[in-house]
Amino acid sequence: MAYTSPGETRKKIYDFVRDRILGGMPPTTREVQRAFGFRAVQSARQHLERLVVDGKLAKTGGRSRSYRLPEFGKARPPQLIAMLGRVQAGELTEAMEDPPEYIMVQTRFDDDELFALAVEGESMLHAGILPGDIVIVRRQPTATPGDIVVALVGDETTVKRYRERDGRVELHPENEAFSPIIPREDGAPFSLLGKVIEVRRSVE
Amino acid sequence: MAYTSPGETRKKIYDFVRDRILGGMPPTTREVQRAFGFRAVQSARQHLERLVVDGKLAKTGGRSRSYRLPEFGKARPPQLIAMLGRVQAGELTEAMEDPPEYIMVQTRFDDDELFALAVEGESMLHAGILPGDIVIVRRQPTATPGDIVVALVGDETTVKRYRERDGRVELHPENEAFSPIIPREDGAPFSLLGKVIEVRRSVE
DNA sequence: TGACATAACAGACAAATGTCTGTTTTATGG
DNA sequence: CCATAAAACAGACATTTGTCTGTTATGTCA
Repeated sequence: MAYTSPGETRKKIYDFVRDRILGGMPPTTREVQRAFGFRAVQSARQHLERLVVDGKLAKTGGRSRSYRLPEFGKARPPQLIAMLGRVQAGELTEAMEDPPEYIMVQTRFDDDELFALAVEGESMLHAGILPGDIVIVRRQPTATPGDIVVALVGDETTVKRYRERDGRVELHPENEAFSPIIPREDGAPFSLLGKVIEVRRSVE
Repeated sequence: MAYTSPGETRKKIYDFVRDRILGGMPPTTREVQRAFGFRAVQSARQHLERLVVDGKLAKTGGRSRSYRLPEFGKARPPQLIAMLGRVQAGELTEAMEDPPEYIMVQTRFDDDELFALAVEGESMLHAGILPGDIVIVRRQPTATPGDIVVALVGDETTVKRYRERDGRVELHPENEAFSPIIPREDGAPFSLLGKVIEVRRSVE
């Protein structure tokens, strides 16, 4: 292979490895060798080890495909959680059956504590939650006043601000056009599904 | 190892492999074997191959660590893009130098077209963009009226709604308390950095 | 209880893979 | 031009890893 100026090939190797890692499949030493047309394994290995020394890459062990991105070591691993969009809530069973749709998140919670939901109404407009937004929800049976929660009222899921008044639960919208929901006053079956921990919006 | 009821161990193996894949390091057959205390490699392999047949996992090739999540084949691969939070914009150079902070996204754009920014003001309140929100931005020198854009006005980055009036660019806030910015009227250097394609908010 | 499908085990082999020692070639800066 | 560091090459070895063939044990269900 032609001799390149110092650091030039290494940058390309870094990009190659980085893309492969993000794609979910870190390359082996020899895959790097072949990808760059090296005639010796050591040529690839030299670059890779140098990248580790320079802190651009990390290596977890002496095993195959063990190069990682150093930021990933510190960061939380990505999680796939189920989107319960058109699923009429009430069951919320998402096992390993036919996967409807998944969304990738990074939280400090266990991934089976979480689910995602597409917001439908405009009742939380002033809280910066618009129709079509995706909310990431942590399942929990209780909430702290001020939390934004997802609740099942009747047979409909709703996103509201959780409040308490005289020891009773109240679900407040953040939009003057809507009225607070005071569970058990109208007898509709009510249950708290969880707390919103993240909001996402695509605006392409 | 104790004999478990059909499918029971397989579900656990699926979860194990799934988490490992999401963590960026799919397991080898023998790693699965050890993780579950199998005394034979074949025990692990049998489960893994079965998961592939069932469509729960995919395998890319006969090479090491080649189990993947089938959804990932169809889905866009995750991308790491740089957070330009406290970096006083103007340069926007993010090479492979010391990585500040990264955020994981999945878009249809190339990852070097993208960057992320922490929103600071309240000027886009009514567009559902609050202070502290993270906006994912695609670099582009022009915009279509109606787009939410990130622009460099003076030496400050700002998020606004892009408008045109009499052939001139206007940057509109979505909050009565703020006034539109009409570039070149006050002579402040102006440049369009890109278009907001996603908004994220953590509310833990 | 007995038949049957599944789970688990045993042992092995070829290829892939990480790693090593040493040599040759080339870019770079004074 | 020369000294030096870096890039690339050569060949090899011990493990790891995917894969295979065949056997034994256990859960499931009629």
